[in-house]
Amino acid sequence: MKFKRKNATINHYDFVLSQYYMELKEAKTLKDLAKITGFTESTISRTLNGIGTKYRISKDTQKKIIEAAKEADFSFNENARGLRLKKTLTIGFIVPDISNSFFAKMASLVEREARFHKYAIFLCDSDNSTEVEKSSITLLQKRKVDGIIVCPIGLESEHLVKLYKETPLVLVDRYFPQIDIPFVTSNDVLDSYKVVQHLISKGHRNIACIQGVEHTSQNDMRIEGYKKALKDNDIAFDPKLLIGNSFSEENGYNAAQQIIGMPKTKRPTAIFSLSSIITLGALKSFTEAGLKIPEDFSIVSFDEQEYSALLATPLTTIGQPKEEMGTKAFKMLLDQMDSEKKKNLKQKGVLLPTQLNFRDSIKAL
Amino acid sequence: MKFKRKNATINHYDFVLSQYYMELKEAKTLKDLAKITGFTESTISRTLNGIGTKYRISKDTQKKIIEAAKEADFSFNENARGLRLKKTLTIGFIVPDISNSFFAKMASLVEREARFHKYAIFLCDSDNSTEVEKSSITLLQKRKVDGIIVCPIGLESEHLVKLYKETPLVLVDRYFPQIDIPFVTSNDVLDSYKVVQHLISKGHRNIACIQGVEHTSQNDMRIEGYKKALKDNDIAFDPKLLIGNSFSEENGYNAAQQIIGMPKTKRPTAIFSLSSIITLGALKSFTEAGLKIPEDFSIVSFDEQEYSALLATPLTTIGQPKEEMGTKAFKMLLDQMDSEKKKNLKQKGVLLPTQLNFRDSIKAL
DNA sequence: TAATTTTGAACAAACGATTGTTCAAATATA
DNA sequence: TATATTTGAACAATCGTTTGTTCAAAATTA
Repeated sequence: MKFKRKNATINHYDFVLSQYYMELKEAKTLKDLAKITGFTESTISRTLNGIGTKYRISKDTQKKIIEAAKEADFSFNENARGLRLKKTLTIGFIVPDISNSFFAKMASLVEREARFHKYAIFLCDSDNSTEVEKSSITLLQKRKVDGIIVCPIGLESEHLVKLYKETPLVLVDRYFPQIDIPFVTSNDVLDSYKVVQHLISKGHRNIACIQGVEHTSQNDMRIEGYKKALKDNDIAFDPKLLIGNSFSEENGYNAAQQIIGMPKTKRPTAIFSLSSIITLGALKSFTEAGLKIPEDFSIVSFDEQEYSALLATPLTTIGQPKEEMGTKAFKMLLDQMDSEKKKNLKQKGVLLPTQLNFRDSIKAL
Repeated sequence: MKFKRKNATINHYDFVLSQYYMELKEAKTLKDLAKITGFTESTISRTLNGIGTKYRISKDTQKKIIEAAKEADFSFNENARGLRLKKTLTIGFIVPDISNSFFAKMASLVEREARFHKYAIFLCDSDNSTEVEKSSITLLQKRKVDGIIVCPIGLESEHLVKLYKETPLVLVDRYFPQIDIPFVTSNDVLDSYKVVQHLISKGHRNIACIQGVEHTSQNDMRIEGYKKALKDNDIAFDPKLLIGNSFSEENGYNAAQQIIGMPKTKRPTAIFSLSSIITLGALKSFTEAGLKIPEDFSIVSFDEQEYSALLATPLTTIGQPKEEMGTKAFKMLLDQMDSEKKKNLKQKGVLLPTQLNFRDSIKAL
C-alpha cells in the first residue's frame, strides 16, 4: 500500500514504521486524514460516503482511503455534517413524565424505531408543564432536529400549531380534535363505554369516575364513553360523581378519600378510574381505610400494567397499545421527514383500538 | 430606532412599513440578521452572547441588535455553535431498557438535572445487548456529546474503559469493581444481608434466590449479602437454590416453575428475588399454580415499586434510591465535564444506601 | 493644528464536513 | 504527431457560529 504525501511516496513498510502510522491513530477529522494520506478532503469524503466511483475516484485510491479510515477508527462528526446537509438525523421526543411507565413504554418503542432508522433521539421531560413543553420545543429547534414527537400536556395548542408549520410533528396520546396536526392515540371511547356498560350489567347504577386533566382529549374520550353508557341505560349523569383533576397518584388518593366520605346512601358502588396512576392512589386510600375491592367498591381502571393481574384484587383494566403507538408515531414522523413523500402528504390522526381485560375487581350486586 | 443598511439609514417608521420588517420575521441566522440590521455577524454574535460591552459595542448598537433579534424570534443554531466551540451541551444516557421503570425513574432525574443545567440529552436503549451498547456509544461519540452516563449491561468493560479515556463518563447501577471508572449505585450488600437474616429469624432455613445476570456487580452484591447471612447462621449455601440468569419476567416465571417442581421436602420455604421484574414473573407463576404468598412461599424482592404495597400480598422489598442515583450521576458527570475541575479530579464510585420495607409477604414458620 | 489615544465595528480565519466545478495528466482518436 | 476525450483528484465555496485582529473615525491631548 502506498500513500502519497506532497511530492513523496512511501511504501507500506516504511509507512507502518513511520510517524505517519502514529498520526493515523490520532486522526479525528477529514482534514487529518487528508494530511496523512495525501488525498484531499473531498476525495476522502466521497469515498467514505460510497459515492467515490460516481465521482471517478479510482479503485486503488478508494481502497487506500478506506483502509486508512479503518486504521484511524475514523467516524464523521455528525454535527458538522448536519450543519452542511441541513439534516441532523435526530428527532425530539417530549413526554410529560418519563418515569410514568405509560410514557416509558412508548419511549422504548420510539427509541427502537429511531435506532433502526439511524436516528438519534433527544429525550425531553416536560414535567407536566406547558411552559417546560414550550421550552423543550425551543431547545429541540435550536438543535435542528428533523422532527418532533410530542405527548402534549394537552391544554394549550398554539405553540404546537406554530411548530407544525416549521417542523415535522406527530402528537401522541393526547391531541386536539379541532386542530390539523397528525396524531396517534387510542380510541378510548369504545372500551370506556363497554366497561361501564359491564358495570351496569352487574347491577351498578351509582358509578363514580375519577378523572385526569379536564378537557384533554383522552379524558374527554373516556368520559364520553362513560356518559354514553349511563345514558343508554337511563342513568342520569351526576356531576358530583365526576371527581378529580389530574393524572396523578395524589389525585387518585384524594378522590378516593372524597368518595369514602360520602354518605353511605349516596356512595357509589363502583369506580371508573381514568389512569393506572390514579388507581394506585385510590387503592392506597382504600387500603388505609381498611376497605376491600370488590367487596366495598368495584373498580375498573384505564391502563393495563404488568402488575394489574397481581394486585390484591386483580384489576379489570382497559389497556392501550403503548408500544404500537410509539412505533406508529415514529413511522408517521418518518413519512413527514421523508422529503419525497412530504410534498403531497396529507396525514390524519390515527386511533388505535384498546383492549379490555376483565378481572376480579368487579362485584355483581 | 434606526438601522444602518449599506450607505443608507431609515427610521423606525419606514422600517416597520418596509420590506425589512418582513425580512426580519424570516431571519434565521446571524447572517440574515446582519444583512437586515447592517451590522456584522461578529457584532451581533457578541451582543447576543452578552459580551458586547467587553468588545466595546455601543449601548445603542446593542439595543438595536437585541430588539431586532427579539423581533425575529432569533435563536442560535446549536449545531454550528457546538462545532465552533467544541462543546455541544449535550450528554448521552444509555440504559438497558427504558420501559423498565427502574431505568425510567433514573432517566427522569437525569433529564431533570440535565435540563436544569441547559444540557440536552440523547436517550439510547441498549436493549440489554452489549453490541447495541457499543453502537450507542459510537453514535454518541459521532454526535460529540460532552459526556455519557451508562447503565452498563455489565458483562464487558473494555469498550467502556476505552470510552472513558476520551469522554467524561459515569456508570450507574452496575459497575466494574476492578476498573477505575466513576460510578454511582446502591450498596446492596447490607440490606440483602438484613433481609435474609430476617427470613432466617422467622424460621426459614431453606431460602432460594432467583438471580439476574451472573457476575454483574449488582447481582454479586446481592448474593454476597445472601451468602453472608446464611453463613452467619450456619446454613450451608446450596447452589441448587441459586436459580436464574437474567433480570427478566420470563426468568422469574421459569425459576418459580422450577421451585414449584421441587420435591416438597427439599422445596424452599422462602424466596429472595433480585429484582421487581423477576418477582412479577414469579408471582405470575405462583398465581397460575394456585399458590399463595406467604402461605406457600415467603418472598422478599429487590426494588420497591409504587405497587409493592398493593399487591395481593404486600411485598417486603429492598428499595434503591433510583432518583438520587440519577441526580448524583449527572452531577458527577458535570464535574468531569467542567474543564476547570477536570484537571486534578479524582472521582471514585459512590454507593448509596438502600431502604428496607417490611410487609406481609413473610410468614413466620 | 498636529499627534495620540480611544471607540466602535468590520474583517477574516476557523470548526468539520459536502459538493459543483476546474484542471492537469493519461489515454484514445484522427 | 496533433487533437480530442476520458480519468482522477484538487480547488473553493458553503453551512452558522465564534473570536483574534485590524482599522477608520471620533475624541482627546499636546
